[in-house]
Formats: sequence, structure tokens, C-alpha cells
Amino acid sequence: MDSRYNPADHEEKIYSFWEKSGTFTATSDSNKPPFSIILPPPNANADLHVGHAMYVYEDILIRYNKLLGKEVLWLPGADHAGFETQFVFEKHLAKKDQSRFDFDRTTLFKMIWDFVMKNRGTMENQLRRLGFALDWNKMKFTMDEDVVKIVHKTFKKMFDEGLIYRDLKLVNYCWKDGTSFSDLEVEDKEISETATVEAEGGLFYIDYKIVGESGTIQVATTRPETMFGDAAIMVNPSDIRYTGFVGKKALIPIINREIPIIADEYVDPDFGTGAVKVTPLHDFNDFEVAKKHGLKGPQIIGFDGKLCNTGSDVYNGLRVTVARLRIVTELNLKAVKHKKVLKVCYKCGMTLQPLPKEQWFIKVRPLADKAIEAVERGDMKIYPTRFKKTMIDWLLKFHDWNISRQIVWGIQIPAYFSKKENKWYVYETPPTAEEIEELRLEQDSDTFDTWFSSSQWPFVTLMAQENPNLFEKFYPTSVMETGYDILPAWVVRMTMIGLYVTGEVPFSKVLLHGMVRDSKGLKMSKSKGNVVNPMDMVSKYGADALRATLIFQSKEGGDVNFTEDKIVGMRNYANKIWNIGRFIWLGKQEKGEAPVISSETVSILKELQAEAETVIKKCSNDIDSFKFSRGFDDMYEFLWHRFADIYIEKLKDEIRSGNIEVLDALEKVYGECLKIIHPFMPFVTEAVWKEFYGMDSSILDTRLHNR
RNA sequence: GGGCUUGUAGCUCAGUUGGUUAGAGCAUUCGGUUUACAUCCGAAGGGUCAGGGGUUCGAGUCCCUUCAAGCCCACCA
Repeated sequence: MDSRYNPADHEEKIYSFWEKSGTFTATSDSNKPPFSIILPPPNANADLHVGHAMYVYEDILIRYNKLLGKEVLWLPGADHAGFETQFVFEKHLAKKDQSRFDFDRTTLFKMIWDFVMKNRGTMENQLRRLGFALDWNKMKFTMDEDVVKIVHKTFKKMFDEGLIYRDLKLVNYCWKDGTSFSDLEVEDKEISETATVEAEGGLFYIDYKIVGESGTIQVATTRPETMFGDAAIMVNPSDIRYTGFVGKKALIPIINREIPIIADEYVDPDFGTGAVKVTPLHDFNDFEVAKKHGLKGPQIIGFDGKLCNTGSDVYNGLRVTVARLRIVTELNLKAVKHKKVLKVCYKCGMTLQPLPKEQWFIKVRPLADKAIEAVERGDMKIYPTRFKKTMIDWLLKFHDWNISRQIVWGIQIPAYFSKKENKWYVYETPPTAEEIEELRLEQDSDTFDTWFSSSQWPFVTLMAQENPNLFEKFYPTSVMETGYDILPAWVVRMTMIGLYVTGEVPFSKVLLHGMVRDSKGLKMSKSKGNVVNPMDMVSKYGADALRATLIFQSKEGGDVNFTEDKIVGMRNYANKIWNIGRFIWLGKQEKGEAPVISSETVSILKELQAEAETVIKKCSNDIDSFKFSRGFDDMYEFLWHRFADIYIEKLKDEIRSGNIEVLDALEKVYGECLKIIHPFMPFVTEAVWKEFYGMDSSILDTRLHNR
């Protein structure tokens, strides 16, 4: 044995040993009790970031349960990450002076497909380098044919059962990226103090003439250019300043279109002038109010981000920001600084426009109610428990879910509009040529929101397998472990859709981990330059050290600050584990004479055994209750500062002289420690194991003592 | 506006159903180590557990409150 544990000498060899020996391969025909986790699929097209190393929690559970003798399955996957990937691809195109508009849909899709396939293996190998005990044979990609088929089937079922509807609603639309977003994808951007009033930091006052009178009514707005789309002016009914105005008509400046003046409680008399313009198709609140009052206004901003149908040839065709400046000048508008928050595209940063668009929506209420029942009933338990409240809160306020996206890279929605019958059809398998011709069908060009397909991931991955019994054996899965940041976007939706399709919760336990932050607790980001590359850390300190860094002295569900100091400490621990083994191993090479063992030694060994048994039991209980840090900390303390610093020091002479009885006793205790530490630090424990028991021997083939 | 989290050693953080003298890693100081490991060992200094109040025989831990920091969501004419 080398005097130091050098991870690079062992990790790759050990991983390929595991993979080749089939120890990660789950079978549906064993009698062992099942334990399954579906890996939250990383983006197929991107490198892992250090947050992905948090999946170590899953690996711990998988390896631990294997050591308990269960039939374990950890199923890997890759996500096509619709908009993310298309965005990256478009940047790639831009470098070649091309844009996605240079290609037709089919060509573009094929190009992105090839692009992703080329990059795909990277992420998978990075998961291997972290030591994750994934069952690679069962790997699924969210765009796999059999996956898509099941997603289509789900959509069809929902459509047939009336849970899907098509509706004209306002969506947050990025004209630059040419797609709409869900609320969760929208980012808020505060307008800086230095922003000019004219550009985006102002509140403008516009006078509308009253029809047939000489007076005017003044409204305050942050977006004067939307006045072309106005449907009304609205005041609070209790606002005595405007009592006489209600029921009259006002004229939109420049175009002189007549709109009514109405009253509604919605208006806050204390804001601006107390009178507000209503622009149904370009403001979310106005849309709702207009619906209530039966008001209609034109769409005056197009999907290209330019004005249209304004009633003024001068303004048609202008960009929103240009039009705003022009109006301000033309009407000589008074403006004041106004602090506000803009909704911007989380990718390109452009201001999003609320635009009216027909989209597919899921009626969420019936699904969410069932999910709430399941959580309340305890069919699904959530750890740390405080997230149960978060989960329920989200389910309570989840509104209808827009699943249409205007991008190419995704699963195209299997809905077809019949021009003959003027209605929509949904096909689980594509319609035949005859059907297309007969009904004059045209497929919706939109694709599903990525979350629509990934919300089906736990059952899809198990159903889309050659072995039809896997679903039966492993569903519902045992644990869903993921970051708390995607609880609303993902866990909530998986629960709803899983329950809907399979009638069972998709996982009986949800375990949430925190975010990995930099040494100061700040979020990692490229712009801050504080991003830690997990692969660099693995190369430098070993996978075990990286894994342990995320566990050691951390809080359940809490964020972890990554520091180089800590990973050094964990590398040292791996080396300590190795050297304890080495010391026992060296002793065994001595083949000393038949030992005489003192009664004092006997009692030391007894004490050690008892202490080890207690701490291992404790660690085991801690893993059972997802207190990984506590279990690991205890084993750290025990192995280093008790086993090595105290017991080995006391027995040093016996070890050096090769006292076989003492060595055997130590080896036994040490072996049990290796087993319980193995889930946390799989490589070094396996490496030592192989030194002791041969290269073909694996710690994963053993069982935890007393369990 | 609603919700959540955090405040413990110089720094980063653990601390279980309340129970002796509040712990670790790093950093600092001193000492040791030719033979498992310098990625080591031993020792030391360093804390009114954010402030205040309460419950209790007993509070870092439970309750109330104040202060401070961070995160999420909603609203934003």
C-alpha cells in the first residue's frame, strides 16, 4: 500500500470495476425489497456544476440501502432542457452569423439534436467521476422516442378528460427569443436610480379629452405607448373627484378613438391621478378587469416587439421604446421618476411584453387538490419538514399552467387543428395521411413546456424500459431528492401529474438539499467569477473529498458554503482512512510469533468494539432519518480521534510486532467502519477494501453488520 | 404585503426529545514525531450562544419580543 492515498490512482479503475461487474444494475426479479431513486436529470448539453455534486445524498442512500441488502435502483437521465439548450444553440449559430430563422423547423430541430448528441456524454462521465452508483443500462433521455410517446399519451388523456383547454390569455413574451414564459421563468429587474425618466424609469401623465366637453381627464401610466390599445379609463367609484366623469366618454390622444370612463374598486385613488387607463391586451390586471366589464381593446404590440394597429401610420412599426419617446415628445408629457420593477427575459434580459396568445393550459385545481390530500394524508413525506408548508402553499396557489412554448427544441404538442371542422384534435400516435387530408389537419407548431414532460419523469423512466416489470417493482419510487429551489417548478408538478396518471404519489419521500455557495455564502455566478468547477475539485482532491465537503458539518436542507479549506480537510480524512488501513495491513505483513495477549489489551479491544458498535449504529440511524451530516460527523470523529488517536496509539506495539489477535480484532472493527463510511466516501473505502481482500472483492457485496 | 431561514470561537459552521465543563475544521501560539499518515500527533489561548423577557430544578435548545442579515412569492396604472 502506498504511504498516501492518491485518488487519481484509484477512482477511475474502481468506478469501471463497479460498472463492469454490474453491481449498479437493478433487477426486477429479486425477492429483495426495492429501493429506488430517479436522478433529477441534468441538462444533456451542459457540464455539471458543483450543485450537481449534491446528488451525493442520493448516492449515500443508494449505497447504504444496498449494504442493507435491498434491491436498489438509481436511474439516470438527461434533460433536453428546451429553451436553455435552444438558447445556447442560437448563440452558437450567431457565431457563424446565422440565426434560427434561417432554417425550417425540421432542419433546425435536427441541428439541435445533433448538437446535443455530440455533447451528451460529457455530463454522464462527470456523474461517473463523482462516483455515483447509477444504473447506466436504464438511462433515459427526455426526448427518447418511448418517453415522448408516454408524454403524448398523458396529454391525450388529460385532453379527453377535460383537463386541457385552449385559451387566449396574456403571456409574458420575449420578442427576441420568440417565446412565452411561465411565471417561474420570468425575472424581475429593478430599474436603477440612474435610469432616465423617458427610457423606463418614469410615470407619465396623459390628458384625455372628454367627448363633447372642453374638459380633460388625466391618467398616470408607466407605459404611455400602450394608450393606443386602451379600452377604457377607470376610476374608483368612491373617488368624488371623478363622480361626474363616470359614464362619459374620453378620446385617446393622437388617434382620437372614443373610450368609456368607468368605475371599479380596483383603482387606488391615492396612486397617480386616481384615474387609470385600461389596456386589456397588454397588461395582466387590465386583462382581468376588462373581462369583468366586457371591454375590448386592440392588440397594438406585435410578437415582433413592434407597434401595430395603433390607428396611426406614424406609430405602426415602431419599437415599443421608440414609440414611447415619440409620444412623450409629441404630447409633451409631464413625467416623474417612478421606481418600478420590470419583467425581463431570464436569458437575454429583454423587457417582456404581456401579449395575448392562444395557448394550451392545464386545469390545475383538481390535480392540485388531490396532491394536497396526499401530502396531508402523509402518503408523501417531506424532509426537512418545514418544506411541507412550502409545498402545500404552492399547491394552494398554483394557477392554471400554460404548457405551450414557441420553441423548436422540445416535444411538439400532438394537437392538430382541423380546418374542416374548425376544432382541435389530439393524437396519441400521429394521424394517418388520410386523416390529415380528410380533416385538413395542421399540427400546433408549439412544443411542451419542459416541465410538462419532466413532471412525468418518475413513472416515464420506469415505464419506458425494455423490462416491463421495472415499473411494478420500483414504483412509487422511494425518495425524490433534489434542490429546494425546484420544489415549486418540479416536485409540485411531479406530484400532481404522477398522482393523476398512476393514481399513486410518484415517491413516498421528498428530500430537499440546499444550494452550494461560495466561501462567503454568495451565490455562484459567472459574472462574479466565484464559480467552482466540480471536476477541477475532483482532479485536485478526489471525489470523496468533494462529496464529504458537501456533507460534513452541514445542516439539513441548508445551503453549504464551499471553501478550499474544507475540501483539504476532507482529503486529509480520506488519507487518514487509508493510513489506518495501511497500518493494520503493514502489521499483518509482519507475521509475528504467536502472540501473548495481555488482559489489559483484551479490555482495550472490548472497549473499542463496544464504542464502534454504538457509533456505527448511531450513524446508521442517522442515515435512516436523513441526518447525513450528523452520521458522517460522528464517524469522522470516531475513526480519526478515537480509533486512530486513542486506540491504535494504545495498541501500537502489538500492531507493529504483528500480533495477529489484536490485528484481527482491529481489522474487524475497521472493516465495519469502512462499510458505514462507504456511502459517503465510496472510493477510498473500496480502495482499502481491495488492498485487504483482493481486487475482485467489493465492499458493495457485503452487508452492514447487525442490520 | 405574505412566507421561510439565519444570528454560537478570528473565519466557516455543527450542536439530537431541554440535562455535567458549549464542539469541529481552518487560522493563531507552544511542543513533539528516523519506522501508518507532516495530508501527522500532543497541548494552549480564544465564546456574557445577537439583545431583552418568560416557562423550568435546569435553556444555545421551548415560548414571546426587539434588532440585524439573507432567500422565496405576490403587487407595482
